[in-house]
Amino acid sequence: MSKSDAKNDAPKGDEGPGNFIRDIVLDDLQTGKSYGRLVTRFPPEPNGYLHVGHAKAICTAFGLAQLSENGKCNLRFDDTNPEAESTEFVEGIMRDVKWLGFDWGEKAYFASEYFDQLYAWAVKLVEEGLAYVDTRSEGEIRDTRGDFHKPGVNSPFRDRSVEENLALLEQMKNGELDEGSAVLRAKIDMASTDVKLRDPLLYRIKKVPHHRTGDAWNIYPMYDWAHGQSDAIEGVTHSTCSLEFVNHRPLYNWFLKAIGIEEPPRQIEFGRLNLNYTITSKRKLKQLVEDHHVEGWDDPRMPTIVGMRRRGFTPESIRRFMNKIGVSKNDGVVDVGLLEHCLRDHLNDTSKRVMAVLRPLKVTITNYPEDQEDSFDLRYFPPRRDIEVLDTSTRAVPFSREIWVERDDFMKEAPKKWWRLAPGKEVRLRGAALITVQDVVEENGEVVELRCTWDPESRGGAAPDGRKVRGTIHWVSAKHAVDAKVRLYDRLFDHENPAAAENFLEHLNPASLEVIDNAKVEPSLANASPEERFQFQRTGFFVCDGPSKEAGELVFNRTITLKDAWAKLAKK
RNA sequence: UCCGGUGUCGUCCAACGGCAGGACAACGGACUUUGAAUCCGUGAAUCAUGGUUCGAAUCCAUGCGCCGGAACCA
Repeated sequence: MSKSDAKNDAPKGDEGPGNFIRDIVLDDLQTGKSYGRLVTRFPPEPNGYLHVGHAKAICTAFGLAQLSENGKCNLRFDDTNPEAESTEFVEGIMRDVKWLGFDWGEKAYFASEYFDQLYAWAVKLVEEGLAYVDTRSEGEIRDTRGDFHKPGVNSPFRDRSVEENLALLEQMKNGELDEGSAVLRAKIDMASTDVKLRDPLLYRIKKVPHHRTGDAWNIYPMYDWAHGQSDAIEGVTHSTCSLEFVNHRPLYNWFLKAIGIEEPPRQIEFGRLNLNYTITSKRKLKQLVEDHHVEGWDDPRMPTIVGMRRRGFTPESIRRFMNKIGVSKNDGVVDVGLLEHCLRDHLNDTSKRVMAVLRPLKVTITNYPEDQEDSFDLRYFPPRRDIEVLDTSTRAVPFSREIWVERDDFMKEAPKKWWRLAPGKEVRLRGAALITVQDVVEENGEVVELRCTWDPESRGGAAPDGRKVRGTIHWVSAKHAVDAKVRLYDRLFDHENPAAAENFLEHLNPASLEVIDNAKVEPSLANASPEERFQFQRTGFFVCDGPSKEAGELVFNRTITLKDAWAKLAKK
């Protein structure tokens, strides 16, 4: 885990897609507009789990910091609302950011560490007549804010004396006032066309313990009052956030100016990540978990970082994806197919090839002696023309008279262009032998066994006379097979834009999970380690489920299928 | 209806007054002991209307569409 993890995963080949913030930063660096340093930050609120949308924010902020030799990106928890926040989430977020491959240096920052400074600045604003305590109810304040067409009305307390304001603020802080009875507001302009500038709130009373400051505070700063100042305290130069904060920028700048920050950070907004077939609303994700539509935050179907991790995603593939989609101010929807492409691409480069039969069908090789066994040393990685240094490691795969093959690889009546098992057809058992189907054994109309003969001259799978055998299938020796449970995952939603529906739950994909209890996998897989990734040849990429393995159970989660040209052909 | 943001292949991102290009997806072919990967190829877009200009995706004007904004949330 280090900075270098995330350094060399820019898209292969060309310069990659656009990133307007990178252009701004590069320009600022050259023209000296960033005060001779480069500091960014990722500022999550510790009130939930990180998801793929946050991954874009993380890659963006940490990626920008890498633009300069001395650049750095802080991890700062925006913990200004103790009600929903907890150290559990702090730890989870740290684990996720680290897993994604980013390093935030010696320490993580917390907005709560700046509460004293923030308070001192608030006192200063009051003293300068730029803030006042409003002692009306939440409803009254809201009702006098006006709307998009009507200006707001000044609070009757707007012109309290400095002394009175100071005294009231002190009382708020000391817990002498009830929740909801008073707030501190900036004195800006109740008639502004920008509603955000109509005397925004700085502090509200909340007599709630904070997960880091305990009972020290009875008032907590609002987002706008805390964020820019936290950036300033940390010397942040470029403060990136999503488009919904564009409206906050004037306020962000107003506060920094009001308290006299000399090297103010610059807020830059970009379009957040939207993915089709995916939900990234914290509220909805929470609902999925709480209503048990999934098995938890780390359910492999969840777009959370922990979920993706358990699904078998690699951090590299996620970073490459973020590098490919670019950064702009368009509020677009990226095709989840691109994410899947990046996943397959990286897994293809890094996963060991092994054999596993998901839906076993027995094959007996009638002319193979009962007491005989063979063992083939098969490579973990296929030869590739496009890779110079190839891993040539192998493992032994046992072979015997009875083997398991994939039920889907046999058809009683073969359609055109079917190259797999069918009565009378010859296929190759990958790395082992050529076999021909002689008899099909059925029980109650169900095929239960294939009786085949093999060509003893074809050991290893090569055709002795050079005859063309088009079909190659995977297999596992029955005698040596290891039982495993396999979970086949698919997209959680079967609708492009589940969030648009009246009720997004209607679009849950009923086939998002299929559990196979009796898969037959090759013996080498018994030693798979937690989170180890494989390609089950011809079926897809799988990951050894960590929690199950640690509990002594062998379970593989399907990360993603292989592309399937036959399925496409068959549809026509 | 007010303020702000944004409109380029199906999707994402380029082109910054000078031949609209890349990636994913799609389609066709080659190769193949994974119907994978790899390789080659094809189709596919400037929101609309007017203006400026030798020349406009780019500049100007008007219109239209989409997104965000009136939390004691972030």
